[in-house]
Amino acid sequence: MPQTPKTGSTAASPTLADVSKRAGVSTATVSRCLNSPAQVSQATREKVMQAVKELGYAPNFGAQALAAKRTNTFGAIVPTLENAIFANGLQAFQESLGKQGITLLVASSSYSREMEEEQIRNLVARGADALLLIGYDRTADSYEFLERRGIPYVIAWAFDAADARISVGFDNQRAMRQLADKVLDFGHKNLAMISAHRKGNDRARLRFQGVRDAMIARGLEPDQLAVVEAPYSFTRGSAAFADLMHRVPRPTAVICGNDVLATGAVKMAQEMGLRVPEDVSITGFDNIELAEIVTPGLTTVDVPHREMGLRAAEVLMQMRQEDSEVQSQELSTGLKIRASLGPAPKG
Amino acid sequence: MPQTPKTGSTAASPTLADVSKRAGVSTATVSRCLNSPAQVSQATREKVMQAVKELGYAPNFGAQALAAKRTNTFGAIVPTLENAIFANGLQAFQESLGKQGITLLVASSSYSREMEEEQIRNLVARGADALLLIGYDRTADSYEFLERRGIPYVIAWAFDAADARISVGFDNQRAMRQLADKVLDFGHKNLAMISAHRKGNDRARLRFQGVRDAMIARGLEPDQLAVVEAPYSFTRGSAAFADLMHRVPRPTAVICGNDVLATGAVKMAQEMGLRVPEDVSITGFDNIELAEIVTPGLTTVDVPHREMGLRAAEVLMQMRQEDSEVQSQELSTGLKIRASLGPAPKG
DNA sequence: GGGCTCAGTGTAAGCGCTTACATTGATGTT
DNA sequence: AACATCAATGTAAGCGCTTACACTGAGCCC
Repeated sequence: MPQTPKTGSTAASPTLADVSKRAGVSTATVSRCLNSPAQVSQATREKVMQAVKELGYAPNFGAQALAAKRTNTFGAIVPTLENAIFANGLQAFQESLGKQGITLLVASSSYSREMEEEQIRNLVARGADALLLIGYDRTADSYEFLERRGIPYVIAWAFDAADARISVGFDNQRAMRQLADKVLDFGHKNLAMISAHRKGNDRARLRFQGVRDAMIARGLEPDQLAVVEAPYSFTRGSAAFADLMHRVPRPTAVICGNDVLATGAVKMAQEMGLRVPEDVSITGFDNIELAEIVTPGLTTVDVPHREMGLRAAEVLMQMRQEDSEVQSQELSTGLKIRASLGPAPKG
Repeated sequence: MPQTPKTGSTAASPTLADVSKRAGVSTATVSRCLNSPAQVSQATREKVMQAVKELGYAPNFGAQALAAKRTNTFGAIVPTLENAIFANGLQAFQESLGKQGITLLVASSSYSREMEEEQIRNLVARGADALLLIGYDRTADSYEFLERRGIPYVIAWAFDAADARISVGFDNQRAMRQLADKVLDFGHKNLAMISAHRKGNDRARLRFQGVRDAMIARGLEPDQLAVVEAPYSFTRGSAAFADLMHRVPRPTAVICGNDVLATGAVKMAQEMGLRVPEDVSITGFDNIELAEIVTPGLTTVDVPHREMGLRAAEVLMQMRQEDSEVQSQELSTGLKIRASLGPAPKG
């Protein structure tokens, strides 16, 4: 494509060669100046830096990656960026990487396995040295691709001791089981659940299972759990809640797959003239800021988002370093009891 | 770095050459297969695609960008990703680009001009063909860098008819002026404002000025406006509100720079035992989902986030196409009146 | 049948960078 | 004074891809 003649330093982007010419040194020296300044004499370094400044030089990332075969870039693919579920964890992840001079590229899969696979390829093509992924469920091709490429990855927001893949997360089933136990402690018998789509989402499946576990332990028939699946959005949470409230018998407690759904449910309850928790209890999952903002405050599962992000960063950096024996890490969750959960109404 | 001997297709990443070898054609043909399939015969195409599949080949983005001198990647740098202020606009922006086969890279500047400058360089180095930026305030170096590189960029979330730079946004000052007028209509005399830091943030400065404009028009002394600056966060909004409520005379209406601050303020009001709006009115800016979720609902400025994102994408693609005369676009804002604004208390 | 066109393919020159290896000239050692 | 040493720099070979240009041969026209 030589139709645009080399116009030297007046051209769009100055290159290493432009800098080296201006500074009167070789391109190698300029490169060393930028990457390992210690190898270059004080005097030369100053000349070069001067030229860099004058030209407004910035290295071409693609070329750099191509030549050096590493990018100091990690990638993260989360199901959604629209709500705060992953925001805090990602933030911590990024901060931690930033300290090590690593840039984070974030992509979203919209809860689609195909799109996630595409994004994985995309980030890897862009040079991601390592990846953060959410949950275990993804296409076999995705895993195969990563293995073949030898790209280190860590699975977050989920933990399965039986799985060999490295993860930093928590046991979704047990966490939800604890919450459901608490709900049952309040005397509720008619439970309902608003879940994310369980197909292709292991966290959603496990949380659902956690509720069933709790019911079974109390001698309740788990198939009586009324379930509506809804994408994780405020409005869909509202719609699902309305649906559930028309069931007979009407549930007295609605367990939601996350705080966003639960918030939608709370709002709909208000619109329907139902008091929370006097008429119906509602719980969430994640304990994001929203859970505190909504009125009444949401009883929810407290997930250590920041710690998860931090640990994931550590693990990934270790994995990249050497073939040191990296271990999966299980984090524990807690319960955050707020006003949205109350005793089952009499009758 | 030839210490790792070429191991052929067993190696980490198959290259174009590996594919071409396997398919028995030249690398040029493979490249054409992938980028302009029409130029290649049916039979060859099938052979090549087969090889691509078998090898799990994925092109190296850096090399591609280097050779083709374009990336089909746009960049966006927003002040924050932690709350939903920019999420919807960005989402629309991304969707629109996606339809044209353009990938979006998003970075956050944490409301710091220096960091924004760094991110601009970062995204450009990564090959961004065009950039979306928020507001006008940035370092001279940032603008100079972009001009020198000839990178098209559009400024969103702000609009200044007097500025030659292309923007797609709204008049922050006028929008806030309208809201403040409405507040004054309710009989409030003692106004307070929780603003973002105005230094380095033109939107914040203009919104502040908008409130003053409204006061001046009613013959109020604008310097009596009590102002607290706070980063855009829920908790900082709460703290700022508490501060303001201890001023004498106590403000009867608190105008917040955005919905996140306003939500924090509402929560603090509840904690302090103040009724909203009976004891104190609170307003927001942006009309994000949060404004509807909080109780009472937030009276706020309705910003056409999605349209802004869509239009910005259009404009940027036009700018990239040719030197067609692209025009800045001013969008209009509205007012969303909800329960958080009420008449000034008597006395 | 000679000459033309043109679709399909190959050849090879970079794109901007890093880095192994070669070269240079001080400096120190004996 | 001869030589080893070493810090500082230069030379040049790629990294994986795109694409201008060259080439080939099948199909067509007169």
